[in-house]
Amino acid sequence: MGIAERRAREKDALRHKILEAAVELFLQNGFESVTMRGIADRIEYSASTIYLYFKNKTEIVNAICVDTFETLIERLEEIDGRGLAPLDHFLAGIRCYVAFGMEHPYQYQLVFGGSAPATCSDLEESNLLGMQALEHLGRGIARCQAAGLFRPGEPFTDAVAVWGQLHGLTSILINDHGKYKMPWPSQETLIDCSVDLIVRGLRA
Amino acid sequence: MGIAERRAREKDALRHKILEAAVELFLQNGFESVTMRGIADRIEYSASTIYLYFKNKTEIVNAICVDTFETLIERLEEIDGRGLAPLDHFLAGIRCYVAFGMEHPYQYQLVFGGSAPATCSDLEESNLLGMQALEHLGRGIARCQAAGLFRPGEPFTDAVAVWGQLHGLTSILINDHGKYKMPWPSQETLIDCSVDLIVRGLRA
Amino acid sequence: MGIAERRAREKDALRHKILEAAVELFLQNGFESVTMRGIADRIEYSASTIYLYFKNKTEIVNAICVDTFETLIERLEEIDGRGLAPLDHFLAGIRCYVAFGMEHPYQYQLVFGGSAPATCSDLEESNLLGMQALEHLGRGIARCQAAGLFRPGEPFTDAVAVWGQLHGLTSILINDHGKYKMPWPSQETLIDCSVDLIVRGLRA
Amino acid sequence: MGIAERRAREKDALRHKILEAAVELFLQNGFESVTMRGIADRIEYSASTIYLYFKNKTEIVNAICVDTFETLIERLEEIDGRGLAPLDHFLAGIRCYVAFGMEHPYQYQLVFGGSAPATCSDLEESNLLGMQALEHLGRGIARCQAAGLFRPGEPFTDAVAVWGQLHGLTSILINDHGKYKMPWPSQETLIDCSVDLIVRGLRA
DNA sequence: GATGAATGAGAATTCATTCAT
DNA sequence: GATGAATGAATTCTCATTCAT
Repeated sequence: MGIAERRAREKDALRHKILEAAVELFLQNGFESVTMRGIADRIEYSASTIYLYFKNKTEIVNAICVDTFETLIERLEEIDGRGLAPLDHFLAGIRCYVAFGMEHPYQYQLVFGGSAPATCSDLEESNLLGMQALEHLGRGIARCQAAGLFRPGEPFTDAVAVWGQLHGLTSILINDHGKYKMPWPSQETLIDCSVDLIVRGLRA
Repeated sequence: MGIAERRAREKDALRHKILEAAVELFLQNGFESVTMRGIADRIEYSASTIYLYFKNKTEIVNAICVDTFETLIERLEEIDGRGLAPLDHFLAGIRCYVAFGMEHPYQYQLVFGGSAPATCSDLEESNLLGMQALEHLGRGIARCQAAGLFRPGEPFTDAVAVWGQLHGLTSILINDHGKYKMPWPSQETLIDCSVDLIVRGLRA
Repeated sequence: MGIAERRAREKDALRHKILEAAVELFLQNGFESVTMRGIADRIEYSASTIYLYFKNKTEIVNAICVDTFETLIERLEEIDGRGLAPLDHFLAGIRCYVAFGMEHPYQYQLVFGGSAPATCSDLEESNLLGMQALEHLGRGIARCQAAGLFRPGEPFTDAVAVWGQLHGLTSILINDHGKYKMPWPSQETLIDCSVDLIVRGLRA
Repeated sequence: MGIAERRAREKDALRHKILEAAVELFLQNGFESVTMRGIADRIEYSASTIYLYFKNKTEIVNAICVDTFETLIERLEEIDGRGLAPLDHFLAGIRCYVAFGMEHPYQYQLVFGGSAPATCSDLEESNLLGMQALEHLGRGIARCQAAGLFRPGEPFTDAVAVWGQLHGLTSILINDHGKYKMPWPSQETLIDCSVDLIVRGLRA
């Protein structure tokens, strides 16, 4: 039993190493550089070994996204459980979303940035998870509307619009356009300013 | 001279045909399907011919982006020339930006969406053009602030934040997440709602 | 002893299961689909287990053929034991041969059809068994000659010629060229006609 | 013009070299050893070059068979043109068929021997050509029947039966079972004996 | 006795790019 | 100026086989 357990743990560990390696490759050189051999080299296993853990390159990409988005959903649910007041709850949610995007830029772009090539687009499952996050946003807005804090309106439309704003912000933060030698605002300044604009926009 | 001129014109024409073909391939099947052979087939020239006009695949990608963003700058300058009132001028600018993104989704994503592979990322030049658009936005905001229409603040930071919002909106519109069986707002509804949120957010 | 015997029986049983699984794979999808993994899956053992019973893929292929051809020899000997008149004995033999080919088309082709790849061609042993069948044929012809039923001649040469005729017939039956939209004769018609031609050809 | 012609000739020459190399590989080591790289090595070109001449491995296999069977048809038609008497015509045809099989054993087995794996079986076209040869045989038999030389009967059924006999003979000759240390008849003896048996079988 | 994990060799195929003509 | 021919490097994926447990 101990043996079986250890084996299962080891197997899981390698699975994770593969996914991590894939993510790192993406971050370093973009999607194209995520090759089976590249991953294999990085984890110092043979390329064939990867096929014992994932049927496909597609399956790897998919697993990365699903794994990650499940984390996002969990975090948002954790926020739900804190019993916050409507506005605080809304704010916590959007900050969580942005933070998540910054922590997982590869997965984020893969699912929402449209950078996944057609051949690897079994992304429906992870996209659905992303949609759950969006619904979470909608519920938060509805609560604030009910509390008279936000202007009335169709909450889902607002949610999509706000999601767009967050998405844009996240993209900017990820791509760090500061590298283009502009007097770029710091990440914190930018986040604070954006969140402020979003809330002011929605306010009653 | 007449001959030389005609030659130069012809040369330029083919250059443009190459770029157009590449863009069409982008639009049809995503970045991966843009191959030298594919472009060549489309314009009914040989693949080698393309190398007489562009040193690299990278150079083609670059040229596409630069060409397109020059168009954006031109349009924004055309708006400048209309002599609009500050708020109208600002609104015209952001709507122009979003429309541009929707018209040129691939160039847009290539430059701003982070979907350009490492091998094709001499994108600095086009990125700088994108920054010009951003500065244009900053000037528009500053004018509205000066007119007392927008809340005071560092206009460039606001510009970046708004740019993010526009960027997110554009990405959503481009990727058309409506396909995921949600009661998705129409493009018009979403644009109107987003523009409204942006202006309310900035308002004095 | 009882235990050892049971073990031996079990070991033999698995050996047979492996061979059967391999044959079934042959029959389903042709030679290429016979992979160690495929066999393993079919018998619900691990691939490594097969190596406890056979050194090689080659050995499996070989064993299949030897096993099968031993069956052919047995059947021919059974016919010998029936005490038939010379001509009936000859006829029973050739019909048995054709029936055998149709029952075991892949083993047949593997050994006689030249479809065995170089890597799996330790087929000498099974080929020798095939030769035994041929000798059987020669003896049958000799008997008919001795009885004045067949024209005189070197019986072994005749045997090879007849064997060729049977082989061709069998190949046609196996490959079922009827699929090529011709008004193809039925299997029975074809067999009867061929046997008739063979006997008429040999007749005194 | 001279240049274009020479180029065309050179192109054709390489195409033929590719096909020849493929045939030689088959003959040496069986179908499995016919790999793109194997062919490439043999002709001392790069593997990619082959793809300039053939889209697929399948296309190569197909081309080999079609090319060869066209030759068979041509030869049979040449025999038709000789104005031979019915029996001589029939005999010339079957000897031509056997000779052809011996000259092109690879193609022969590929099309009629069932040794082509499922993945390379766009062989319909060449099979149809094979069927033309069969029809030729049928017409020859019908002529001999009409001349009262052969026993009456459905000529196409006889043709298939005879084709089977020829096919078996050819296979034996190709595979040269003499290697199995038997007192094997010489090729000539075997052919003569078989042709004799065939004719005696059909005779009125 | 049985097996899961791992691998190396090798398969087909694609593509950007070069160069002689 | 244009191109056909050629290629090397890379990619995904499969499979027989080994070995520690």
